[in-house]
Amino acid sequence: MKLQQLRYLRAIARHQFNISKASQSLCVSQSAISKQIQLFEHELGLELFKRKGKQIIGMTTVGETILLKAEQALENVNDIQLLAEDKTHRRQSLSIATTHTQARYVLPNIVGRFVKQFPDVSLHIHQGNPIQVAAMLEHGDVDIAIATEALSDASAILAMPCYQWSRSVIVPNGHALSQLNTLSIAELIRYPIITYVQGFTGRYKIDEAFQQYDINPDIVLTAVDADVIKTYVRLGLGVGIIADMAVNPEQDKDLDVLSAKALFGVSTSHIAIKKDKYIKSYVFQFIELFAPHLRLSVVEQALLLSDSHSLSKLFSQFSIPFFQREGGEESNKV
Amino acid sequence: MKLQQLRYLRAIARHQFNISKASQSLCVSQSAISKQIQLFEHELGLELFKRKGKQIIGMTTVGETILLKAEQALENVNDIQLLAEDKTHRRQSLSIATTHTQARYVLPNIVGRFVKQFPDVSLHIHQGNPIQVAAMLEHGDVDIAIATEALSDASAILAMPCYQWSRSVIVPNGHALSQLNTLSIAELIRYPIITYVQGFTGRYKIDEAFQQYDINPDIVLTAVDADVIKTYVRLGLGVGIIADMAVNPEQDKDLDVLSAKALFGVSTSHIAIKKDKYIKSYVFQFIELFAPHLRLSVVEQALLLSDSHSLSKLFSQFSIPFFQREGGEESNKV
DNA sequence: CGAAGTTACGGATGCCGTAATGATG
DNA sequence: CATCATTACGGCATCCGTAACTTCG
Repeated sequence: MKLQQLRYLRAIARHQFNISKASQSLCVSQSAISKQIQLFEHELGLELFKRKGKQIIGMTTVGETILLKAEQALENVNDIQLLAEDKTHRRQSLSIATTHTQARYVLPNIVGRFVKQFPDVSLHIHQGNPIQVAAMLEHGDVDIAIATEALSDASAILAMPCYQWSRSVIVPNGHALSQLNTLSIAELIRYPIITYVQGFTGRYKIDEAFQQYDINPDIVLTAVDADVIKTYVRLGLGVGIIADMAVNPEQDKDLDVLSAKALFGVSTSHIAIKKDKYIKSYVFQFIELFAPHLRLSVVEQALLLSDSHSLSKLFSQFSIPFFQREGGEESNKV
Repeated sequence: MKLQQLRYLRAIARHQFNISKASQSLCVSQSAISKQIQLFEHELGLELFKRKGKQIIGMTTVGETILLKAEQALENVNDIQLLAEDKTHRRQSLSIATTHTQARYVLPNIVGRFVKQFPDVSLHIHQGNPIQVAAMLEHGDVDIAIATEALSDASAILAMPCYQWSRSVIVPNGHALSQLNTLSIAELIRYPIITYVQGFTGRYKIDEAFQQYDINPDIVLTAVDADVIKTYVRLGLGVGIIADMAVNPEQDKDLDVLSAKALFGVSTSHIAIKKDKYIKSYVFQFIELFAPHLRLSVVEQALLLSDSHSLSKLFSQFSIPFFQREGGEESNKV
């Protein structure tokens, strides 16, 4: 049995049982994988894959079990490499999986400070929807995941609250809504609404608020991207509901910004790591930079706790800070 | 990185950092190991072993961490092989680590029934002192460990109670002690005592009983082996205290056997498996054969529990049976 | 000087890639 | 006929063993 064979097995499973795709992802020929899998199956004396002629259509039950063990073994092996790279300071890299909102409005400031502090660490930001972000973390493809939506209920993932935020309603300057003393749901729904796509940036909180009053708002347009929302608000297509973080006082002078905290409540964004993966030293540094209350000692404590109950107890000791923009110029750098 | 390199690393650590010993245990040349370790260290870019000139005298701290990960990886790999062998019914083997008392007096009957039921499974009984038995199980060298003493407090080990037993005092026929109505500690210590070596076969229970009365018995001889004890009792050197299981009514007709249950209480023997190791199907069968109350479903339940509290709660549902000899002829077969 | 580890070299094995061949829809 | 898996073959890397060398107690 070779580690390569385990890697090939995993790659095939991760590419819809398509050897060609798997071979491309590993930069080897199809034949190499095909042959090694055959050798592996022969050595074990059993079939790992269900075949229909020459086509692979799935895994056998033993195959599934063996895949699980193989993934664990590869994870341990990967940990050894990460550990060595961390200790020797070679090939230092930090991979972050996150959603658009974080990448565009929250991370720039943090990332700017991080690269100044760790100039030798190469940074990789993988953007995706919340489900993809969670998957990237679970697969061990990234060191850190940052998102507002549930990152994962898997016990192998540790998600920690890093900041709270609320929403703002944005309208063109001088819009009727700007004249009101207090914004209400009743007033809001008199206009077409532009906001996030479902599943993104706490959209469900907005839906909940409307449902509570049994109101069916006229949502004319949705986007994953606050910039897109702003653009259509500027065109007068409707009023926008976006996350606080996405409001840029300097660039958005042509828009009136009304806090909608009272209407939609607050959301909490989380930063998550994979518990059983080796955690590089500067991952802890990044976390502390991002959320100062998540000091090394706190994260280490959290890593030892397994049940969600004692975890939330741990974090309830801290007041999770609200998001706040730090210096307009800084935030657009990098 | 190669699996071999991890195996070599582990072997060196398990042989007091002696490459020559490690190479012998793996049936390869010293140079093979020496070179692979060097290549591995070079690939990682750090030293795994502390050296003094050419002598290896220990591991570095990173080395320790990497060894841990390597052992986990190898365990997963080993599981894959075990699983395949189990499913394909090739190279079926069951390794049991146990102490002398179990191997000599308890196991023969069980083993006899097991080999009848699984004629294709080759059986290996590794005998050792309780500490060695626990180590063999923790290293994954054996599938099952059976002993009375604490097998391990490690959470990776699941120890289950299988039967209870008490002690008997043995004396030559017609000895003064046989004439008594009830045996007491006070009567007992009037004679020299022959019993087990410390750390074996519940010896500590005997010591406890004497200490309770603040008595210093005259223990003239200790052995790991009840047969040895019997021999010296026959020679008239003293009275013997041995485990119930070791009494053979047929062969021991020249000895009078007096129950000492009231004096020394009862002990419970345990059967243990390594939780995260792959458990072959016939391991479950063996366990049930050995302790009928430990049915497959019970063991599976126990495997899911992590804390000792809920475990003891689970087992408190069953009345752990007392040991009883089953057919004198049977027990000496095999 | 003996025990233990490292270095040197030759042989065998094994892994991969290219290219041809065989299935499948 | 296009896609995908398997088979065939040659080149290159690598892993091992024997044996000589080095270092420490």
